[in-house]
Amino acid sequence: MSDTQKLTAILKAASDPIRRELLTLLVQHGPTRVTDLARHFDVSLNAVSKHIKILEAAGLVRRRTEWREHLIEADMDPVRQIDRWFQDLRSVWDRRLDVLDDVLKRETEDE
Amino acid sequence: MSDTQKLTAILKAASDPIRRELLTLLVQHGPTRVTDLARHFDVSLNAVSKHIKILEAAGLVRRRTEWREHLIEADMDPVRQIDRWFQDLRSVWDRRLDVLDDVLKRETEDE
DNA sequence: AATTTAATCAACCAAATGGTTGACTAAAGT
DNA sequence: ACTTTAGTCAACCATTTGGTTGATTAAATT
Repeated sequence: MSDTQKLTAILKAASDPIRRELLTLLVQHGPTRVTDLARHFDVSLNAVSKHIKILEAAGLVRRRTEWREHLIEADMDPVRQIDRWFQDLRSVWDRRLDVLDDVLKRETEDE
Repeated sequence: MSDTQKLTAILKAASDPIRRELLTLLVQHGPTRVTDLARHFDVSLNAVSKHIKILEAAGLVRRRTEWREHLIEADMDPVRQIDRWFQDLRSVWDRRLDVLDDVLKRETEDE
């Protein structure tokens, strides 16, 4: 999977309120069973199970299966990739503002 | 619109590769016309126009309309909101790791 | 005067998304 | 032995998404 695809998967996974809440619960309480996670939402267990699979596919969450109990835990590593993308974007943006500053300064000096 | 809804809109907007590429083009080249943006993609002008409206609704882009020419420019402010959410998440995560460290240290001391 | 250009709007379409219920497997509790 | 518990899988459904084409408005070019 390309970096672009990975980033797309991460951002899409993070763009759903329930999935963000799941991540918050996981970083707060550590590894948690699917059923215990589902308790916090008013959708079915099945729906939560699906959300978790999406988070898992994006790498935001890992699963430790002990027989019928699945312990889910957050993985913050992919978040760094998001950070990097937005930081890059902003740094290009800032550089452009600097260039604009230079242009304006030079124009002022020319007067 | 609630903060959660805003964040959802921003992340959803950023989760599409074409829209991310549009943002990159805009921070690199500054305000650009819709047609000139569309040139970079192999989808129709209409499709690009729709993408821009989604970015606009999320506040990631602003529009200056001069008669029939629409100048689109990036707005980096909402990006800060994304950053903040992920940073918060990670800081909670890091704090939990610290607590875990403490627990382990105390257990070691008890031996 | 005729045509090209810039962009949106509207209608339509296929695929993806987020939800549901019901069936299933196998462990654990009574 | 029976029932509850944990979780997934499969099928289904409504809505959203991302794309298309065609029509429209009014400016700019020839």
